[in-house]
Amino acid sequence: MATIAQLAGVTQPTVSRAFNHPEMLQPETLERIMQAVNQTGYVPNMVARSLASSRTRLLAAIVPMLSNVVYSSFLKPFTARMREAGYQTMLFESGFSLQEEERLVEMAIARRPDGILLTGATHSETCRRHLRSAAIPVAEVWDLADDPIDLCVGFSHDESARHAARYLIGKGHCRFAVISANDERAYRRREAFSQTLAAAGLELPRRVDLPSSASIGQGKAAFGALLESGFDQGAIFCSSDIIAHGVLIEAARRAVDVPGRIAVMGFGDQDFAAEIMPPLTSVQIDRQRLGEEAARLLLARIEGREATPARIDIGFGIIARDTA
Amino acid sequence: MATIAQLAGVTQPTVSRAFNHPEMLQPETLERIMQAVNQTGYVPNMVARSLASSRTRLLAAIVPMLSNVVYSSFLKPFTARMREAGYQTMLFESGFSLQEEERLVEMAIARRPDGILLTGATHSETCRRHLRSAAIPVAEVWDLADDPIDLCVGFSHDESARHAARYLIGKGHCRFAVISANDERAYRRREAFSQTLAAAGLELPRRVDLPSSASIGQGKAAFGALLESGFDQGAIFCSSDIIAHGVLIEAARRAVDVPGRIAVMGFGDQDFAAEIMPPLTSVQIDRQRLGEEAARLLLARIEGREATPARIDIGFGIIARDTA
DNA sequence: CTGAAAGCGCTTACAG
DNA sequence: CTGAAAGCGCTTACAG
Repeated sequence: MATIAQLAGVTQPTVSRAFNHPEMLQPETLERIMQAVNQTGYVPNMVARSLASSRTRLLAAIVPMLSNVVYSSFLKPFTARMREAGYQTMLFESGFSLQEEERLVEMAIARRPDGILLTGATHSETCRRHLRSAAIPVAEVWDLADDPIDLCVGFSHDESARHAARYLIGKGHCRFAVISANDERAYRRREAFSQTLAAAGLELPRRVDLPSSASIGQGKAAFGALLESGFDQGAIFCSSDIIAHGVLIEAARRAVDVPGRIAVMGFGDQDFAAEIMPPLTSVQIDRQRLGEEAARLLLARIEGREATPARIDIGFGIIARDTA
Repeated sequence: MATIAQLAGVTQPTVSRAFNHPEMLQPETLERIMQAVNQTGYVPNMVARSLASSRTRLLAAIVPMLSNVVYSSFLKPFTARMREAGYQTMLFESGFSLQEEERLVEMAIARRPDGILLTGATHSETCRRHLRSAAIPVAEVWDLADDPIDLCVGFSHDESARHAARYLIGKGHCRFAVISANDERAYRRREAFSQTLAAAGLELPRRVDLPSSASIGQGKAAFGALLESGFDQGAIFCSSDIIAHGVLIEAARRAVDVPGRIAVMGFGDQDFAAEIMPPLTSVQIDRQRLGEEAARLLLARIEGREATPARIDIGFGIIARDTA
């Protein structure tokens, strides 16, 4: 910036103004400065700018898994909105671990982001404390916190599972199974699903817990295990579309009639759910809207405007297709 | 840091040393400082640290699409390695646009990352100029640059397509089609594929160009269009496994025998390729290794060690399964 | 409209 | 082993 100043025959603060408050400068001064900038290919140093202004125009977003479309699809509209507003988003992956999340939050805070997006409403106590003492705007998404740290945009996992249970009961099923990936929210859905069955006087569902995050292979294996344990008729509620996809592939291989003998329901309504054969019935979340609302609220908070409502329930839907 | 210094009864530079060179301090001084840090929950300011040391411990990685597993799966080992070494990676998505990449590189440079990872070997002239004048270590991955900016870890797209063509010719096919997503590297593979057919005295392949990035729906539609245009027998080389998956679903729906009448080959060998029915034959790239090598080279360059070889060909393999 | 001055929160030689 | 001083590259009141 000092070099540019010399080239343009002004002082360094004037160059700074050319970038941040061009309207303050005389047109010809601005012109000379811009010429020097183009000539040298100078790019302002955001590190220095951040330190001086105590605004980094940086955001941190932490999701369980970057490669899972369920998360990346709300991140996409979120980062897009934020970028339009001049903010860059740092992406982090917690691998469904609260401990890892805690470490990432600490690393993120060290960079002094202007805002933080967190997936889920469950965080370690240390994490919450760090966040509070850093006094950075926070948006929790993909769940509905009872006691939000700050902003919150999500849906009720319990409620979605209850709806799924009622939907499947309504289809006349009386035997059920739940296949869950290793994810706290999936477990909560399983519990709510079970309670709804119990309330209807039905048998509790068979449970298959997957050791890690979901894959087609795990879905196949889980379905195989269910069949072999005698579950040869009923409805299976899967904690993700990927798992459901595996179930469907294995069912086809074993010539099990879907939905005649076995009904299958996914979760997330990913793109492929509508495309595979048979098309998968699934719980749909408006991830686009989730990302947009989170961006809107966080931006309002960051820029000192009113962020209302501070807690948004975006709901869910059950997309009935051929498998249940 | 000044607060911590007061609490511990030392000067601020001593607190700085406690973080960066603890071995320089007297154990009891260190102890007092650490107590103050824990008491207050103080997290050092990386912005100030970066400015003062002119090292940000920040990396920028630009990929075409974050939600595409093909890219996120080399990003994962890359970011993991880098994190172990104390570097955080900022992730950006260029949407297969060189213009967008150019803008992202400029934004990235403003943050003064210690290194940059770029997907592909094709970049705008402005982008290359920016990178050169910023003098930041750069790793280009997922392709083999003839004229690398700096470091390079990838494979030959041309060579992979030639192998695919020879493989399919070897299976006795004499009619071919290529379905390509809107991606420069996919087009290059298509050209190399065509040339190999021509060299073997075979008819050029039918071409189906998809308007955007790949989806199952697009694969289905492309296969429908091929059939209707009279392509009812032969081998189809798809530019991604996703597209191939769509082709397989549509083929099953139309009761087209695979691989008897139509052989299908994917690209990328994603997880689901082995799991779907029939299992998909595909071109496999060792993305894990790609990410690791990129991290290794970039780290060496950043830390002033020798980064050799500066250009690594990780090759590819053809995974023969049931569809071709 | 532009300049001179102070300051953002650290690191890093340089003394002692 | 620790302190005093300068500096990293900007922004932002404050003057003029």
